[in-house]
Amino acid sequence: MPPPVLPPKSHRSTGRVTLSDVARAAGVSPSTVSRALRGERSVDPALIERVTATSRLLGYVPDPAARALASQRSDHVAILIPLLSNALFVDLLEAAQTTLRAAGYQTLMGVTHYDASEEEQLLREQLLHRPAGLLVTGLDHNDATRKLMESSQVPCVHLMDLPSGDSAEGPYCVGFRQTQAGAAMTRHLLSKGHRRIAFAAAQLDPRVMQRLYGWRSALQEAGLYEATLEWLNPAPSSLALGGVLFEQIMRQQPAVDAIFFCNDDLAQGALMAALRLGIAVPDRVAIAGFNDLTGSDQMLPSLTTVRTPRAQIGQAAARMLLALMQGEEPETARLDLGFEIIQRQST
Amino acid sequence: MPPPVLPPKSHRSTGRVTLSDVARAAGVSPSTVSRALRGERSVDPALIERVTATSRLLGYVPDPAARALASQRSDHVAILIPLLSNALFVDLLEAAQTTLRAAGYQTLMGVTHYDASEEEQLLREQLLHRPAGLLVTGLDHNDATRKLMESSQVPCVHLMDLPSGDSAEGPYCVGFRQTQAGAAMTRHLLSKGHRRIAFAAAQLDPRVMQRLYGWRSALQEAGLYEATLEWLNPAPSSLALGGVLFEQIMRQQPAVDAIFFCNDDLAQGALMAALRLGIAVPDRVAIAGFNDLTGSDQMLPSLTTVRTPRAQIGQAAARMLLALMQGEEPETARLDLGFEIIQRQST
DNA sequence: CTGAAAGCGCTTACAG
DNA sequence: CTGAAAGCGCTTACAG
Repeated sequence: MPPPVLPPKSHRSTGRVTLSDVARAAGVSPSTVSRALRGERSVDPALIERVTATSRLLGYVPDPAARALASQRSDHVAILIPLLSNALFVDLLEAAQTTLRAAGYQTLMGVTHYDASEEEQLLREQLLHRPAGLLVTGLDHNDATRKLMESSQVPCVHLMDLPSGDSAEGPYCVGFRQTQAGAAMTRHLLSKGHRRIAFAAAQLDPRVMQRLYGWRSALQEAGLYEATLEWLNPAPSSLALGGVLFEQIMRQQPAVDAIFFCNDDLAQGALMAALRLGIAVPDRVAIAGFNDLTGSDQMLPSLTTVRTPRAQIGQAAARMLLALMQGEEPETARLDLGFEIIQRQST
Repeated sequence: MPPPVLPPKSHRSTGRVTLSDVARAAGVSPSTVSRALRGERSVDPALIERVTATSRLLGYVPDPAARALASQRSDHVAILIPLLSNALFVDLLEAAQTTLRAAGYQTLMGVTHYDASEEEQLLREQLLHRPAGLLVTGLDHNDATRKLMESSQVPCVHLMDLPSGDSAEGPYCVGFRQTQAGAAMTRHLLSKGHRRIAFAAAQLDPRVMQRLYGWRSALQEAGLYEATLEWLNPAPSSLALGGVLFEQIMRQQPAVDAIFFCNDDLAQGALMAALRLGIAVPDRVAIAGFNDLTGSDQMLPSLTTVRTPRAQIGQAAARMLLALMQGEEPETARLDLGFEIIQRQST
């Protein structure tokens, strides 16, 4: 005969240990168990201890669905990223998810493909799950998306970007100043003696455009800006495209002495193309990238780039969101995590 | 005055359009609406139509939490992958998620880091959400994990691998025969005239080991196997490690005339190292990889590799799971999607 | 084929 | 500080 167990349940019982089981065993009401376990103040410390012990003893685990239904708030956090094929966003995702999971939240990922209406649709679907929080990439969204975020009342933190100008106002966000990063790398190239510095970009999402503006202003400052130095291609970023852009630039603007690519995959592709074409880097032309992705340090020559703190961004954004979900105000509403110029052999 | 709306709700009302609202408006009972909307047979076709129309009119969307609580089955599918830093698994994830989302399921991702106990812990957490289905990488799991999967009764499909031997038995899975792929590439190298073919591997997860076995058996078949040709390193796979392994092999086994790396990132790193060291590929030594990852076609020389159908695997596995979640038996329980040798310049 | 009723396992005003 | 009761929005035996 098996040992006596909990009282018999109804015909629809699931066999799960429920909050009521804990209440009965601890000799208190379900309400009290609920409050004690969620750490609501205004519960007798002695009771908290008893309830906690009993719950642990019985192996009680709250049912997320029941909790979500009753409280109108799930333990999901939705995260929207543009692409999974860019390691940048994967790093962001992993860091955020690790932090959120440690706090008991499940991550619901949505991939927008840089498409505003896909983003809107994704957000709509995710809001049905009444997420406890929202993590979205960038500050650029269409009106419908913005309204959805607003009216849902769900705490939201924006990733990768910061509002321009005064940061006293604006939405919660953690990132770095893309424009400054673009300008900083450009000035770095200038300091190495380069004078005809092209900017080559793909995808042309808002953050890429900000890097472009940074490059422009740095060149204008130096009196070296020319429109013919801009190579903008809306196609998705890739190694292959980087090679193509490199060949185009070398053929059509042979006077260029440095190329600043908006992303490392483009720059890596350019480096491979240079090898193929027998063009010396950095002697004939210098090459710089952005993000410091995997492999950039292994290239020949190794790639000079801007290291961006994406793992830190993911983690910090998750922490900020955690605070907001607790009803607290985060220490900083606009968190700038900066960037770093990594000087290697290609410049 | 605003137009008259739905009847007043209780003080805890959420403002949501509920199934009862639809029932009232359509003049049927909530049970009927529930059945009609879920496409249960044994509902009058006329009613189905009326209910559907009403529900659309009111903009009714079922509440996932309520549904999960009542039915003991959520609309989540949990997927366990080893790493997010390997593009292979990201491709798998994206393909599966796209397919599942189209069918109305949310994907809950867990990253195991090739750690059996982390996998177990992750699975435990996910099962609390009563997922409708499970997607797990590989066939190797610890006992606790296996038991959890078993006792949870949740439909489960395994990714990337197939049971060895007769496939009449075994768990649901979609993948390809890693051993055969390892052997096929080795035979390909033999056919190109290489005689001292090293196998260099990292991570050493079960699928890598199978490729190793394939390589071994092909060399043994040809009477060319030697234990000194094996270079196994348990560290995580990376470009940098590929370079290191390449240098080691070249120094310690100068007679080697080809190296088969278990993954493209290692092979890419080796290619870069060869460039750096001035070692001619493939003339001095041929290099082959596995998976055909991003950039392999852009290397100099371009990398010969095994193309693996990971996007197809993700999609097919999701489809198989969809069938299982519907209570149907999939057409094939063990789906072999094969692989393809991609001959490029490095061999 | 359809409906009334109970139930899923929590949270939360409302009293005390 | 604690409890009884109602409620969240569905599904599902059980009758008919």
